[in-house]
Amino acid sequence: MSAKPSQFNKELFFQALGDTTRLRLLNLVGEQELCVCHFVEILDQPQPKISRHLAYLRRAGIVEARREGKWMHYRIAPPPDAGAAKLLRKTLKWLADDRLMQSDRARLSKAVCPPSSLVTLQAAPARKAR
Amino acid sequence: MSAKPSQFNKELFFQALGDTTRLRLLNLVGEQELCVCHFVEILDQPQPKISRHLAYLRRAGIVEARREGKWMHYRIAPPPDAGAAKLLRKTLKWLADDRLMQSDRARLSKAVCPPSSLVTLQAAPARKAR
DNA sequence: TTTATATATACGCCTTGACGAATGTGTTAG
DNA sequence: CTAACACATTCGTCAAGGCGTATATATAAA
Repeated sequence: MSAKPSQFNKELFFQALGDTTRLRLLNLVGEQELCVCHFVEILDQPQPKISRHLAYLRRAGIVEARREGKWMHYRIAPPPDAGAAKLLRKTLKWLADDRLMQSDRARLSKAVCPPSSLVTLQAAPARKAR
Repeated sequence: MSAKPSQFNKELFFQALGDTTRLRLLNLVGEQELCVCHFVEILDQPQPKISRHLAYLRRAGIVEARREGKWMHYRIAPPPDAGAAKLLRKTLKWLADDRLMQSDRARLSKAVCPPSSLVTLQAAPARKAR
């Protein structure tokens, strides 16, 4: 009734997945909301590069962002198209096979970054409400 | 034991899917082996363009080709990586939602092209054996 | 061997996008 | 207000890739 199947831009969707840096970002953000400083720390790459790729994913409608004070929190944006949503989930699972993605995740669990600690974030939705 | 999960190039895989023309080609070839003349007729686009995109898919390991006389037959090449294979199948199913892909398929069923008739191809594996 | 057919590749042009470096913007602290 | 911090954007450069056009290659037919 309301799936809007046809007008979803598949080309853009796959292009967004066609870059290793972006796949690494998605692998990390697949589990929880994260802020840019985490990506920078874990991928160990320059902040402008990270921000640019996050912006790309955002334009493609794959992630969305939320500001909290000085920090930008990114999370997966479930695509409006059911097939795309399914494929994205499958892709995230697929990434788990990859060594690089595994080590990124491992480093995420040990990450220490300014804002709310990840442990807290996982326990509660981090309702700081400014 | 023998899955070789990690060294599959996911970047290249998704890049290959990140183009509408290539998605249309995959949509058509997803069901049966087809020769270039079919793609040209159904997509109604210049032959060099079709050949270039088929070459791209070939380099990416997503299709493979077989020569039969003057004609080149293309078919899906099941990726060695299990996750990729699964994702490719899901993608092909996803394409079925799309209006354009549906009309391409419809035209395929009526296609008339020099080599073995499609009806024959669908009924039997087309064992012409040169 | 010549000719026609089916397909592939090369060329030049243009757009997209990836990168590092520098700079801009928004927010909080002092 | 000013400074510091977190992040976004811009700029110049470069490579990848898409396109149409022209041409090369392979096979079959004459």
